[in-house]
Amino acid sequence: MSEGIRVAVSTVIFSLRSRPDAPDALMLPLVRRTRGPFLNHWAVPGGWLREDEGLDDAAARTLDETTGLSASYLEQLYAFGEVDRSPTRVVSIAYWALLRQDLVDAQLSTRPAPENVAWFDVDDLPTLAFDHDRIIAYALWRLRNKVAYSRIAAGLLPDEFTLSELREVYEAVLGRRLDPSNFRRLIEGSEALVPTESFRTGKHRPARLFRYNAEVALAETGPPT
Amino acid sequence: MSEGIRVAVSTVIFSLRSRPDAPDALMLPLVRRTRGPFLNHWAVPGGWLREDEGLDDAAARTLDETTGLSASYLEQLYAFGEVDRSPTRVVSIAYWALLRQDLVDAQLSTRPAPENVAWFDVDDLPTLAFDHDRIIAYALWRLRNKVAYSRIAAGLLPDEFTLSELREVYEAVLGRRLDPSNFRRLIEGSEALVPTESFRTGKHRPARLFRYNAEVALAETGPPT
DNA sequence: CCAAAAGTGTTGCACCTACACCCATGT
DNA sequence: ACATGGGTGTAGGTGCAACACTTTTGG
Repeated sequence: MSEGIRVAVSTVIFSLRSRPDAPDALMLPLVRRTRGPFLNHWAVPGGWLREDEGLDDAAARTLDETTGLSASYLEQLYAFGEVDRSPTRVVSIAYWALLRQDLVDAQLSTRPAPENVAWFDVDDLPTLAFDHDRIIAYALWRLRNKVAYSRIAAGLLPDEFTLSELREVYEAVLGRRLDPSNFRRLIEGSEALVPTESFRTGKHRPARLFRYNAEVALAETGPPT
Repeated sequence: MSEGIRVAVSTVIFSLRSRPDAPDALMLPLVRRTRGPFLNHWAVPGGWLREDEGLDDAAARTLDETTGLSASYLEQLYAFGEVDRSPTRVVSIAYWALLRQDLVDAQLSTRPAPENVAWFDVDDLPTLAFDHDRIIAYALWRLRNKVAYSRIAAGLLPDEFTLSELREVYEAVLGRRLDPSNFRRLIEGSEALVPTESFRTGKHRPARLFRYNAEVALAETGPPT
């Protein structure tokens, strides 16, 4: 029987940080543990699954509890359930999520992150509690894979954005430069974006703004639905 | 808290059935429920997670309990945890597995399947308990995807096999015919198989036997490991 | 006018598909 | 000999990477 087994949900939350004089960096929020095993270590946000909520709901709830926001993309990652991954028996259902950069920035400027929450660059993480390093590594691997063959990346950007901005997201996620012209064709051919009539005016030639096409977003990964 | 939540593991087990005068069919074993909700309905093999075993172990154990065999491939599929998927609160960690056709045949001829276990063609399934139809649909989708971009299919065959036999597995899984010559190049280029010096002699020109290359099998899906 | 980003066009390569063709064996 | 599956060769198509090129803005 499984009476002594508890179910937790953890969510690896990705967003972008603007850096002066450097390309945007992929970052994620961690929570400093205030109790129990691994006291004061950093951990992936999460919590116990409640009896009256589904797994997806629990992921969305804990995401909201740590960031005050709801995700533009949320997907189950993996169930971690080795016997020794925690001193007590815990099965953790891991999720990963994308938060829009503008919403995170807005949230942080009005209401700064709680004392025990901090954002870290994915390339510069602290020592983590439990097996959370594995969870993050896997989430990062899935994100990079998914970016390569779907149009997920727009989940990190505001409603409207230029192709350059989107390309920079891809570059931040994948960790390498992409050819602007080929990137344009790739995206335009995919029908994941719809062009608007607005332009972003800045230092140089104005760039057309695009909008994410919600229709296409769904049918990308197959079941479960 | 999650005291009233129980954790189960279910495994969608795939193998092949030889049919007279027809290509092999993809099939899976189901268990007739002897109790509780959905009494007498067919269900995916599984059981409660024990306190002293990991998720993978539980999947392997229940697989052995229903078939008497161990899998040539076993992978976690998804955690199903909607509140209303069962009358009591159950989170099911679903797995999917491949069994070698020759081992299943041998097992069935020496010790026939238990009373409450039966094998079904994936295209001709009975009404299922709980949300097990969704679980099977997802497992099938994953299998087909994985077959398309990895060399997993050899997990359904004996140690040594001809390229035709392997191609017929692909055809059974994908549900369409493949060009023999292109299939040969695809496989030979992938280095997933190593040629042996043996030949299968039969009605026609002898065909070289191949063996699965265990080296390559691992690094295909990335984390977790 | 110049720098720099927006956006277009072109070419070459890698890979996949379809299909023609030869090879080896059992009957 | 011939039917059948084993196995090789090749031409066309598609898609992507690389990169030359034109356009449009701010300074």
